Amino acid sequence: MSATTKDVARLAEVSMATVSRYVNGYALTEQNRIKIEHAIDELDFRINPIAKTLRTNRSMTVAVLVPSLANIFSMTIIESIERHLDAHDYSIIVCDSRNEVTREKAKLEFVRDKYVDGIILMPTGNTGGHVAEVLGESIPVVLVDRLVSELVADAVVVDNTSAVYHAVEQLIVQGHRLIGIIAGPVPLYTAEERLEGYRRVMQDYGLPVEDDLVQYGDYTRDTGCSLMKRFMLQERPPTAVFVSNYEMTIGAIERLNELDVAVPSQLSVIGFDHLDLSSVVRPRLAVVAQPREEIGRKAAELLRTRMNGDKTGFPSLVRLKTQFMPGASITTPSSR
Amino acid sequence: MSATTKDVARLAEVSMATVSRYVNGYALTEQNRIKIEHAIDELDFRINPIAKTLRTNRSMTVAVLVPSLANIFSMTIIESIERHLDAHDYSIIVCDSRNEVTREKAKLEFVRDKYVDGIILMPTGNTGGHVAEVLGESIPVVLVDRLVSELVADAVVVDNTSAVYHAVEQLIVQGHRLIGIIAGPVPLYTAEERLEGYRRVMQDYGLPVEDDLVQYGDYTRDTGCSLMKRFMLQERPPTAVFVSNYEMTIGAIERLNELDVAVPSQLSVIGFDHLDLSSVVRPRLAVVAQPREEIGRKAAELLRTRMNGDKTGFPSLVRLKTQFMPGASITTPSSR
DNA sequence: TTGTATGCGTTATCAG
DNA sequence: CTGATAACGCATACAA
Repeated sequence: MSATTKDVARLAEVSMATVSRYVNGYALTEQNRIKIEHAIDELDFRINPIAKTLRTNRSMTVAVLVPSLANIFSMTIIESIERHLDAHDYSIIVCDSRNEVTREKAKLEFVRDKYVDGIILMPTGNTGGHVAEVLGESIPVVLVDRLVSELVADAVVVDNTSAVYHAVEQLIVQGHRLIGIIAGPVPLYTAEERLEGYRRVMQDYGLPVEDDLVQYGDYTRDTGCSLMKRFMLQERPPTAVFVSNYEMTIGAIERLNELDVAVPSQLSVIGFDHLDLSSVVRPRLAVVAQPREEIGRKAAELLRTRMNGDKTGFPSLVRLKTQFMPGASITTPSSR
Repeated sequence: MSATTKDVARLAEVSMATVSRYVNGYALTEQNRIKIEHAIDELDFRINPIAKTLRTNRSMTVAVLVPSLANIFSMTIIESIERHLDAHDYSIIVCDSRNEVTREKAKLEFVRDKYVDGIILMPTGNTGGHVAEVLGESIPVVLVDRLVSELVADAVVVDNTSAVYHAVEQLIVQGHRLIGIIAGPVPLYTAEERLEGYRRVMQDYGLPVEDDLVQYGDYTRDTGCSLMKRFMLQERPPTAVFVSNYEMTIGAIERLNELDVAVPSQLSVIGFDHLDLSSVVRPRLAVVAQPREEIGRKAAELLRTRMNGDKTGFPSLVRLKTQFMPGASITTPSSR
């Protein structure tokens, strides 16, 4: 089909080894260089990456493994990773673990067998024993978004706790005392951290956290929907609610619309992550915004240093700052 | 590092060829089968896909190439493709052409050199000469979302024209006569088809399409924003607007919120594609919904038949039906 | 600097 | 049904 090293060698009247050296940037005589360049041009020769990988155990590709593809948070990060790595001649292969640890493990085996040079993993569970089990020490891994137990690895996460602390604090200083949270599926890392931020700020301001005020969802739109409804049906509903991820924010807003709850006069709301959304919702939704591009970039950079053999400061934990984006979905609580 | 066929052969006291036959499902004596199974288990042997690919020219992977990753439309389709293909033991490698034909071509070369068995391509431009140029007849390609000139290939698209026809028809029967459209970047395939639907229904109902009523955007949020503003600033603004893709719909809504335009009393609006959005916007936005899962599934199925060597009906064009989702963003025009 | 020869892990061919 | 061996395309140790 396509021309091989041997073909080029024959046409250029040199050995395969010389062609290989040319391709890999070693020095050779002007004369040979020219002959080889001509032959390569003539035959439209391109190196066969599969053969090269088999021989060298390197593939110049990295795998990105996420719990779900159809998710704007994952995808923005993936795009950012791709952009950065592409600039350094790495290609990426994207995998979806569909929120199943079993599948995550299978995908890890798959990419390991494909000789990927590195892996960026957004873990699906809160444990990571299987990662080391599959990979050993052979392939560098960088975690994004969440940390997991039973695995020491480099990671890039955000300041979930303080993000939520400051967001909820906005509500408190406006005078809210009954502040609800639609929390995530504890003990998931981000869920736990975000809930912790809520608990801390409530405690610091001397506000009691009754059980009613903490509703546990599973980061899906459906639970955002149903839990917001549950809040509104309480005999004494909160005057403000913080929702701790994007999908649940969508569900919560949807339900508020259906129930004709007036935001913010009847209920103040803060959502999580995703700016598109906040400008489309009326009134503009206040949200905690995550630095998605930066997460991807930092993860890619960190992985690249590891792939270059630089183990400085391992395991390094990069914690990025979120940003609170004010909106008209917050006001002082209505006097009751 | 990891055990090879040779290791298994040695431990099982058979030849490498026999091990290979076992792995590939050929018949062999019960005795050998058992010995090999034991050895494989003992050594934790897994086939090396790279070596296998080099030898067989097949990789059991397909490439999915899209103009942009961070885009919920692309991603849902990709997820659907992955799901379907994964069930048939194919893996997918996802690539991003970043809306550049040059990059699209480079990525095609990349995956071709990786011996992918098939490609699902959402083209970035409206021409596809480079595709055949890169791939020749060697690798089956299925187009999704758009058709391109200079390339005969299987494709899965939606009924853009009739989708828009019926959507705009809803506005007409409600009594609107001044109906604007925020169109896409003609001559892009979907942009052209959608605009055509608008033109036809206007014509069929005897409504004049003045230049003012057709604004051309480039499928980005920004143009949705600015073009909606332009509509509202016209001395005689339309009483209804159809927006022809998701990103521009976001921008349009955003601007309407800023301008405090009352929907639907002051302006009726129909958006495109994306159900999350419609339920979050208030009042609920009427939209044209695309069958994203089905697009992915059909594309995967079609590609699979081609990869199995079945060329029946080539090139086959699958055209899927969109669905009009009613919403409260439409009403009769205010009398003026 | 260059060429020769070997091996990466697999499958295919061809005798047996 | 099984075994020995060549070949896929490339990189590298070694000798020249």
